[in-house]
Amino acid sequence: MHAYRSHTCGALRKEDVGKSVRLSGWVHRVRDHGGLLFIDLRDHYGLTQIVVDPASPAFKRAEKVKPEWVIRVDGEVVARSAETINPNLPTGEVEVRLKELEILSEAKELPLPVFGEPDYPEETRLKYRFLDLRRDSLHANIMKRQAIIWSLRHRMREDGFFEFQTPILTASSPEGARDYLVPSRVHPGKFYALPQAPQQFKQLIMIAGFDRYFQIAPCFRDEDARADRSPGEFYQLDIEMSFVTQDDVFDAVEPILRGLFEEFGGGKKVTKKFPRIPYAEAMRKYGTDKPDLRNPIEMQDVTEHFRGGGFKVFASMIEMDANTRIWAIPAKAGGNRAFCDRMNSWAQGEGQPGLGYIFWRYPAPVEFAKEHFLGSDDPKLKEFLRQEAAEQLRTMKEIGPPEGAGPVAKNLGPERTEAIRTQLGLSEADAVFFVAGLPKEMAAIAGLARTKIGTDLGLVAQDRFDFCWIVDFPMFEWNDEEKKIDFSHNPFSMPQGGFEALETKQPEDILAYQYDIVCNGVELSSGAIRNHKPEIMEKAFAIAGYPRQELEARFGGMLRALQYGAPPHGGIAPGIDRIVMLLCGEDNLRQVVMFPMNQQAEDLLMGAPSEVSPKQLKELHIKLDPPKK
RNA sequence: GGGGGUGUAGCUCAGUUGGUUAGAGCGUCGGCCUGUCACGCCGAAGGUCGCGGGUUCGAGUCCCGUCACUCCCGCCA
Repeated sequence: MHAYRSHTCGALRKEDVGKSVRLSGWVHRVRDHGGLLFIDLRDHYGLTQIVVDPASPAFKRAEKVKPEWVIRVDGEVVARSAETINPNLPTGEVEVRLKELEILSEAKELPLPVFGEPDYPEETRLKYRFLDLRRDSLHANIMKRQAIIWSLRHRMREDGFFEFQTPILTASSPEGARDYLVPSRVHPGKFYALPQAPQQFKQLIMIAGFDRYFQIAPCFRDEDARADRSPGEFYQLDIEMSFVTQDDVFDAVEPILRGLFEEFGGGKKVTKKFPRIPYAEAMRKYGTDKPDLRNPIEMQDVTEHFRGGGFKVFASMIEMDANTRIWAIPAKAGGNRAFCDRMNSWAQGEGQPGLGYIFWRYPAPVEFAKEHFLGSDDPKLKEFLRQEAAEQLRTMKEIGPPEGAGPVAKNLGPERTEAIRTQLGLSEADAVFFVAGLPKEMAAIAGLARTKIGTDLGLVAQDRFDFCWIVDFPMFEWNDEEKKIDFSHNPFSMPQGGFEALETKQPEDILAYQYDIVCNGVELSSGAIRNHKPEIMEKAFAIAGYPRQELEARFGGMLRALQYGAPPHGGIAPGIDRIVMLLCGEDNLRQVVMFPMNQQAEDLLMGAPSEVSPKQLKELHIKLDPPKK
């Protein structure tokens, strides 16, 4: 017999009854009945119940074992009696009657339990990550992660992509994040940078003629963390293709992501054909360039209804600046004062003066009946009032539309209020909220309000993965801090209209073949058709205020490559960690990364970052000058 | 770099208006228990109330500072 096991802890079934088996694993849980002892033995594959009879020669040793000790057991597989079968375990129809037990490894008292899913402090969990990873949920997440990555590799290969490795020690790339630097021993005073993404390398791979590339690529950025953004390092499914248009990239990526989400999404519906939403439209309708399309709310422009109207705050804003817009956020079933007031104070908490609203209801008698119907405990009275309310409701519907209520409606007057209601298609018990100002400045709060309204009213569907492409990002934007035109995204993107557009259009009107893919409000990825013509690139950089010398200095290698026959090419790079997070239903990256760092970019298990020896520093020609505390 | 929240037993948390010896559940340890699978019952140990200072006859509680964790903004595809 094998030294440690004949079966795994997840293997035994009714068919194995009568076999002599050997299992090894961790003591998951012990239930000591004095005269009878149960040990749940766990390994990667599952859980098997070991029963120990006092008659067993190993009983004395079995009594000593504690959670997370590693043991080897020999015993006989026996069927459980009908009333002791555990239907929650795949091995629940059998158990192993202990004959011999060897303690392979003892465990100290645990700093956090492996059994169950208790709420433990992040710091403890990270310091003892190896214990945390034994826990069911985390173990399952990590296994799902590897299955997802395996599936992605398989799908990419099937679709004719080749996986190539790109350097980790390289030069700074133009993504715009802070670089992680690695000092060079051989070149005193010089540094490598860890890649923020293999952006230039994958373009060079295309120029080198390899046609279709992918890589599960590590990316390094020295920026502060968020719940959905690891500090330091993360992985992308990096993709690049030659001789393609934007549509070709979409056609290649869409089925891969759709298939992946169908495979791992637990039966949730996945968008069949990803809609393409221009950036400007997304901002207008959703107030963000990463809209959660599970939320059905779409904003509308209602500026005209307020122009010269009785609601003076908005009317004068429109008069003072022609670019002012009033956006309406319809809220189905949000038509009561309590909800509207809550939204208003929420907005104030977000630093807004408030959130204007109108809600619609039928006149007083119906409201009176409804309130009492809802509040009454007496079933007879309830029934009477229900009928009464229904009757009045019928009458009112014949009489006309519901009345708008709230301060905005009062000042705006019934006609304009009704026009807004009609435009938005709202009815009794609905509400609308207003955000006013310059689109650029108000988009953020409008987007937040849309999300909050959708969530609070339970309008956001939970059983779907809703994908979309956001397309037509602007090539340039006004950088207010530096008072200059700057690239709004990747400077290597191809401007729509090419060289001619750069010459003739206002920089802020130029769009790029630059796109994002968004799922359930999570930005999974950006991509672009690249600028493969040096003269267009030079022109684009000139517009952003970078002279030729600087372009030469920063991206010389890239520029040189473009001058020797570069194919039109483009690609995308979906974030692996975020994909896994969505598919695991987690809202924190630490639940889907094997060994994550904490928010301060520290690895509490390995103790990174750490000080280094004077010898190491000397070799690297580095003198430290840390800030005084 | 900035803002919010949290900090009491190993863990989750309670702790009244500032007032006697700071509590509960889980976990740990000991005892009892032959069908449990979140076993049950009895008992015990376990506390610098994050840290420092202040107000007060008296501070877990009030004030100031500081640190840690966490979420967010800046930043970052």
